[in-house]
Amino acid sequence: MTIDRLPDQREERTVTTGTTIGQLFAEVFAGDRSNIAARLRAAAAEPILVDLDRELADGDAIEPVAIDSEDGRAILRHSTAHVMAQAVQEVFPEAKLGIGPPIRDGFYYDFQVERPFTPDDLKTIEQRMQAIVKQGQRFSRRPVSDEAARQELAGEPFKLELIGLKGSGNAVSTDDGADVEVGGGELTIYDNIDAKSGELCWKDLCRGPHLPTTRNIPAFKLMRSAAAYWRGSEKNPQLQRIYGTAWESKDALKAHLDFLAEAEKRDHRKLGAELDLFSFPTEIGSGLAVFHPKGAVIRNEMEQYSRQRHVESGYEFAYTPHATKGTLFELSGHLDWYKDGMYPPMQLDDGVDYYLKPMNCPMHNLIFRSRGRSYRELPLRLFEFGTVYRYEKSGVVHGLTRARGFTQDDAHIYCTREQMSDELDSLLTFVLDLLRDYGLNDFYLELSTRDPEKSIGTDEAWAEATETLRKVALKRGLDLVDDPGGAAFYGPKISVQAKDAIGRTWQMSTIQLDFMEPGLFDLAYKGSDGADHQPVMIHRALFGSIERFFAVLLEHYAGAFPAWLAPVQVTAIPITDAHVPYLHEVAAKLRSQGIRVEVDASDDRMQKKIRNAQKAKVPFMLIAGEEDVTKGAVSFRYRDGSQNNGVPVDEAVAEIVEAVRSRRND
RNA sequence: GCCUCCUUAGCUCAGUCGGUCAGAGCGACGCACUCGUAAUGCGUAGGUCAUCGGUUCGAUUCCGAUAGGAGGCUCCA
Repeated sequence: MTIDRLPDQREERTVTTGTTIGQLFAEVFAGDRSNIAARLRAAAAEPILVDLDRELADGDAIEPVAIDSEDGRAILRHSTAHVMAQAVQEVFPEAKLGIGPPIRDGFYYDFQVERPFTPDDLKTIEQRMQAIVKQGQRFSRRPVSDEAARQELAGEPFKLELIGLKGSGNAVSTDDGADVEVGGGELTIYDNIDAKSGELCWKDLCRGPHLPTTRNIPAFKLMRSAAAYWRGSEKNPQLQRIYGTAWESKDALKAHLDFLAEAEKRDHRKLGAELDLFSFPTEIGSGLAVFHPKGAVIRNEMEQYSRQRHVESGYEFAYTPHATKGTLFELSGHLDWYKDGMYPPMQLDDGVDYYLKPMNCPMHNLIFRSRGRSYRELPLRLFEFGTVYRYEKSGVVHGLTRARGFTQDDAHIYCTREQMSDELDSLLTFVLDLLRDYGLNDFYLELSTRDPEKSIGTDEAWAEATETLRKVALKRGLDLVDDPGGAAFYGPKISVQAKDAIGRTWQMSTIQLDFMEPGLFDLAYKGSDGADHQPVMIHRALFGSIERFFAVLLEHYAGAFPAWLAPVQVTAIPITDAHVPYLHEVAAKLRSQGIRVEVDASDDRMQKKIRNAQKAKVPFMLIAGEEDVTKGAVSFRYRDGSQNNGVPVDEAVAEIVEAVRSRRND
């Protein structure tokens, strides 16, 4: 006898012993096959996801899990990973199984094979998967003892290792995906059983749950193969990983593939070359960018506006060198903690080590302590576009978002403990407002806390700093996500994550609270009591790095920057050569208002000029022919293709100037 | 750093199973055209096929190393 509750209209039902969840759902949701699993709450236990063929017990409360819900998709993807593994082992019988969890937008499965998979292999595997899906193999759950599992999986060394991990009583770490295979509780094996013959086709150690049958997989695609370390450690052997994606419908799959295509079109590395904004000359070295004039215009506008806002908000500016003696980074602790991430030293002046700076804060600390400080000066806010160099490993360098040399819009705020909360609060407001000014509107916050292995300072100091940040973050009313162990060695941080135009999130600003470095540097200010006190330090980068923020904006706007940032704001296009002088006059008026305008006097036909300006994503085209000249007017073509013809020149100038000055981000 | 793949004209890419195969489009430049909202026509120039080394009678093509790039893994103060 069993009770069943449904989400909106909680409904109690009595069923006969032995009834499965699937049977009950078939009755309740007649005709609706979209529920592929259930969330089950047995008496007083945490709810768990279970298979539909689970038999109901007295007192169970269940809730359907739809295939297009977050949990439903994860189950779908996990089951698809199984189908892939089965296909791989059918095509490559010697392949040994690693793990195969669902991930964001898809799944993967790791295999140990003689040679890496080729794109042709993926096609073969995909075809084999189609056959398995068609065959309608049933996923059947079977609890096993550790010993039985060991015997059954004697030929799968990696699975045996997972059983060992679980059997030894160690909690299996969740970040390597292994818990998908072996959960905290009993071991289970999933058998894949042929729908017609009842024959066992394949099996895998797995905690489940799974779809009822492979037929429930509506749409999937294998994406790519790559190497991955076993259990995520570079000390372990590398396995071959195949990534795939699976969706609740063909349309959903297509939407996802379209999204990936859109993201590729927006790739800042591609747009940067197409729009002539920046490049990475191999002669300079990996991860070191040069900005071309058009990119420099954008960057300069970004910086100028930031400077202006910082001045308005009480910051003072500093400049510091790019290189320093190693002793400074010994004092700051960087050489202890981050030596591997720094460029190796150069030896000067009889063997003194000099380093390129990976961070600006030690330099700012020296400015703070260059003379005695009074409590009256606090909060002291030092700001710098500080260029830093970090030795990123060759495999991780990635366009402007992961470079070896980049410029932080870095500020260090020195204040008293009493000022700390208010300062953080107004700082967060400042940060979010400024990000909005650049056109980002959708945020959430992340709180990165201490990694005991990689940090200095007392528990009390960390606790206070962390709680202070948490309170400030919560006040904001934005979502706050925990990032345990993600902090720098000297203090916890809040990071602002922003969503771009196509819904991707980017880590933008970071705000770190630091009780440690002021001590290392013996920073002090004279209090109103006449005694020395140690200031608190707030580290904060708003763009993160200018290069990276540039890349984010480039992808966010897909290269079509708002008028105030656009490298060329206006392209003037004559109908014939005869109208060029007239447009030069119009251009001069615009230029006198600070507008970046070009007159296209080339040999191309007018249509071609429009095409060129359109491809360069210029916000305003001003076209003039005989009709316009006689009326003292120009004709607009806007970036979206719309027109406004015969606009008097002064009105046109005013319209453009207003659009630029107002920094409208449309 | 590790794994797989890639590198042919400024850009995007064809091509050579080792022997007149170094090609196209765009771009640049020249000439003609003077045109009302996304490509006018014709012509010219550009590459020791990433670099270095090896195999071979002969290498852009095969092998190795190096550099740079892509996708992952690890890392990301």
